[in-house]
Amino acid sequence: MSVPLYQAKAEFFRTLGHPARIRILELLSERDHAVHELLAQITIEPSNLSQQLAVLRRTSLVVARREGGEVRYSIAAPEVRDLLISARRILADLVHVDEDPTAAPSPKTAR
Amino acid sequence: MSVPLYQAKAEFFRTLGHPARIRILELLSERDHAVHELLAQITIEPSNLSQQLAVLRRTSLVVARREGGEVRYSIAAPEVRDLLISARRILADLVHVDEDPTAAPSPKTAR
DNA sequence: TCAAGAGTTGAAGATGTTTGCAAGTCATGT
DNA sequence: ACATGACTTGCAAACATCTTCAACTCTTGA
Repeated sequence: MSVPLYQAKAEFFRTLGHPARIRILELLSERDHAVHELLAQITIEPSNLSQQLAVLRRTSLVVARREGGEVRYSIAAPEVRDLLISARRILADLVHVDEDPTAAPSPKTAR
Repeated sequence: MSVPLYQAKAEFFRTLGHPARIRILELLSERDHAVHELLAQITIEPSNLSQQLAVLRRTSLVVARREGGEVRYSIAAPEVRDLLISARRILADLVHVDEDPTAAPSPKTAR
């Protein structure tokens, strides 16, 4: 009764689909961080950060360990780093042209 | 460019975070498809498929062109293929061991 | 011109996700 | 034992996404 592969993939990508979670993963892909260190880099409430860390933990993208008074997080699978790099490449390519004044007058389909 | 990079990344991943969209991208990464061909492969209402295609179009992951009576879609950036492959690798690794202790270990996921 | 097939769009209810507050746990220092 | 700093959790309001229906556009064939 395993989930179809394409659905597992979708879930996986959805997990990456949050600015704070992306930042966390990028910081962690440089080196391990304690929560208060992440907090110093990311503008977010502590409880919110904790929720996002919980999401990443649940999906096994990161692992946490208590070290004395603090909790340190690390990337669980090194491949995640590759994926973030892949994404960077695609984005550089797909450069979101936010606004093109010469573009045809299409209705504003803001998301 | 007005959007922080990590936010653009999050948006990008969120776009991939839907089962139908993943299937569309996988089918398109094999070859171009007309909408009715996609419809034959994916179990989804025509209008829903159209909505998902619109999402992929908006984010420039696919492009559409009318060809007589049908509309054909193709992958916009070839790198998307690489990304899907990266994801496949990670998933094979991270085999989601949700919280089902009775689950079979390392099931083979068909697609 | 009309009918039919192929797609798209708008709208709205159902579903999910995000955020921040209040309250709680844990470990260390006094 | 108590206070404090470092985190986590439960929860509800705010917000976003998904799905479907009905209505609409385009193109081809009769």
